[in-house]
Amino acid sequence: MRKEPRQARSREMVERIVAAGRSVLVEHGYDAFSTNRVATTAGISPGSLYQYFPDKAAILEVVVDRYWDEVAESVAASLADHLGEIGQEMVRHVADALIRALEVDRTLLGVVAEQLPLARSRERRRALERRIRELITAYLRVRPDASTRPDPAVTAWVIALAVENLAMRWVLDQPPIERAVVVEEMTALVGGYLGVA
Amino acid sequence: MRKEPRQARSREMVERIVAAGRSVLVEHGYDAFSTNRVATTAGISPGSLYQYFPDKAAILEVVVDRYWDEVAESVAASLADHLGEIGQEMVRHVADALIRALEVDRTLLGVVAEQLPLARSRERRRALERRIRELITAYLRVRPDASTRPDPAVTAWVIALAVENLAMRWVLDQPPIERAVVVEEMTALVGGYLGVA
Amino acid sequence: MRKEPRQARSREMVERIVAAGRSVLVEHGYDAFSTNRVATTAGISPGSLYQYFPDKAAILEVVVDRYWDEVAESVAASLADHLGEIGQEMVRHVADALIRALEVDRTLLGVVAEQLPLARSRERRRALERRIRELITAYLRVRPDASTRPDPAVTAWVIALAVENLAMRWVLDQPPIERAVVVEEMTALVGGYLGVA
Amino acid sequence: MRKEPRQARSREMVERIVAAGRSVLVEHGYDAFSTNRVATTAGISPGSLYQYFPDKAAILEVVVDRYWDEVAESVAASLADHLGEIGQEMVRHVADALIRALEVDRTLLGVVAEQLPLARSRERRRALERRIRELITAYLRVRPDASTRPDPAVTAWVIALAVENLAMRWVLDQPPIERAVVVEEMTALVGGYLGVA
DNA sequence: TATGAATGAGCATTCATTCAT
DNA sequence: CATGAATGAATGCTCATTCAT
Repeated sequence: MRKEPRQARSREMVERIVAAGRSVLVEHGYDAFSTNRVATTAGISPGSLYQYFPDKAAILEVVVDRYWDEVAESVAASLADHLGEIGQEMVRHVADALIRALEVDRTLLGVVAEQLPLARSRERRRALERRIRELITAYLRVRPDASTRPDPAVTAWVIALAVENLAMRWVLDQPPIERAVVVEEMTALVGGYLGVA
Repeated sequence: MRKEPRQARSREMVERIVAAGRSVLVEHGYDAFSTNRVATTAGISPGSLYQYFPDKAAILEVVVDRYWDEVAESVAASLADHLGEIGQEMVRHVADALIRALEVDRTLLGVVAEQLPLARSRERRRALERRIRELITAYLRVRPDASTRPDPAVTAWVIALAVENLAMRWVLDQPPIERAVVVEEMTALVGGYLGVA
Repeated sequence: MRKEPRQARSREMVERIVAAGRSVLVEHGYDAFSTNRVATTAGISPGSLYQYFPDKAAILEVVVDRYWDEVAESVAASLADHLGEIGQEMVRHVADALIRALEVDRTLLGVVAEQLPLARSRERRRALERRIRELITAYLRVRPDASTRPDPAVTAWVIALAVENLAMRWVLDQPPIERAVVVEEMTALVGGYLGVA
Repeated sequence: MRKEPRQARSREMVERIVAAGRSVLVEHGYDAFSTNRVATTAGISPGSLYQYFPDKAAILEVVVDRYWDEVAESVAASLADHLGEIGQEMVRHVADALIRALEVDRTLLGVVAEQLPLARSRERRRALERRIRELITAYLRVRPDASTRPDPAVTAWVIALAVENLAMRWVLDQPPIERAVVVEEMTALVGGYLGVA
């Protein structure tokens, strides 16, 4: 009980630092992501950073983790809402949800996906992908008639990576394609691949 | 004729520097890509770098350009070899060629695709993608019966990005999937999407 | 009161750096005035310089400003002491004071006057000259009988530049002329020019 | 006789280099006075510079020497034209000649007088001053009635430095004073000092 | 705990000079 | 003689990290 306030403090500071880091990333890009800048933005001294994080990379890691968590949560929520639907509809809704989730902070997505020189940030994204692949795999195993492909795990890998990249690149590059069209094409891509349409 | 040796020298040095740059990137990652390190690796003095390149970014640019050129050339060669084939077979061969081209220097692919903080390197990759999309679009326009999708440009965009990402991630992440299987799945993905199987 | 020590620290460091800069200038000339050398001489690390000065030029500027301030103060003090005197005597005392002020650090004078490539240092010296000219002009306007020359501003310009150069060059070149003699000649020069002897 | 062409060649190259050096100084200031730039401007290779000059400073030295020689020649010519005149008139003409000589290349004067960080360049200017002082001293010794000051050498020193600085600063700073007025004031300054008007 | 001054290794780049050709 | 590629020490400056207070 005596510990609580300290913990709370600690949490608060971590939050402040992470928020500052994200803000720096969004507002000025990775180049400006210096410990001094993050500390200043967080309203603390550079030394204090090291009370909560072992080094600069750790701050970045949390910022990136948080971002992918937000995206994951958005998509997961949509997935939950459309679990009962048949394949085609579900794909459509999830693809749409993914695009919308990535659009929420296009700037940060750009920085996270294209500016970060850290292998670390990839790890977290891959973890997210793995989780999604597992969901898809599980689904395919439960409904074997939903797919004509032989290996559910491989099928899930293909779908996850293809859809992820299409969504990300559509948001990032803003090609002259309507959102509804991309969603439709992604649906067709998955539908055609699974071969049950 | 008198000029030749001089030219050759110049070329030789540029090659040496580019090779050194590539080597540094491959063995130590972008973080170690400092002018001093590149010079040392090339066996020359830091000053000499600037006789052949205006700045560090220019060296990196050439290294990256060379890399994508190699990949493009590999794929183009395979494409040329299988131009007469029907869609399904062509996709299979191109996908295979792409994967093989990316496998040639997996480490460099990782650095180039995930560590470089330069917009320039992205540009180059996007240029390559655009070129590929245009080829696909042209093909689809010439053979309208090869696809059931409405817009060839959009279709090309979907195929290019999906295939590119799957090939790249298979090479980079080395998931427990056989090469033949990935190629087969990519072929099925494209074939199912185009809807003419 | 709690702030004092911090301020004092800051001041102390600035002083240390300026002193080091001056010392480098005096002992090794402008050529040796590198940030690393100044830092080493100050007994600090190169990075610390930039906590107190935006760049190398700013350090030099303060060193030079300080120097001219010292000279100006010396001369001003003497001027104040001899305000009541008649022209001839006043000129003698000011000339003497100027020479003595410049003699205090002959080496630094040489560097500041002859080695600095910065427009900034010239500016400072010119500002000092202007101030002196204005004082002389004002004096001549108040006492029109002190001069037979038509334009006080021009007269002040002539006197200031002539006296300044003679004093500086006597100190710098150390010609075989007694100090008393130079002062006497400068007095005669100004006296003869004003034409009221 | 066999040596002549070689000598001539050598001379020619030295001239070319000196001309290039001067041109660089005038057109781009001392900051741009790099051996490479001088060589390029001279249309030769950097290495060739060292066949004619021991180092960069030596080139600069000759450029500066030449400049002061030109000024000296101009003034000497005027002096010769007005040797028969009485003091007052002679001063007027020489002062005027000096100003005109300095005006010929105001830009180079600025660079030479204010940008050069080399003690060497001072030497040459002082040599010129010495020569002028000697002329004045000789004159004063021949015509003792032309001055009421006790020591001709000291008198010459005072006159030379005062006049030199006034002329130089008038040309360099371009104060709002008519040329005729400066000349008149310089004449009055010297006349009043000598005390024979 | 929090601070922020101090650190110092490291960076990209320059340029007077040399020397093999 | 002339070349110009090669040199490499030196420059001004940055910034993640530490530690005395």
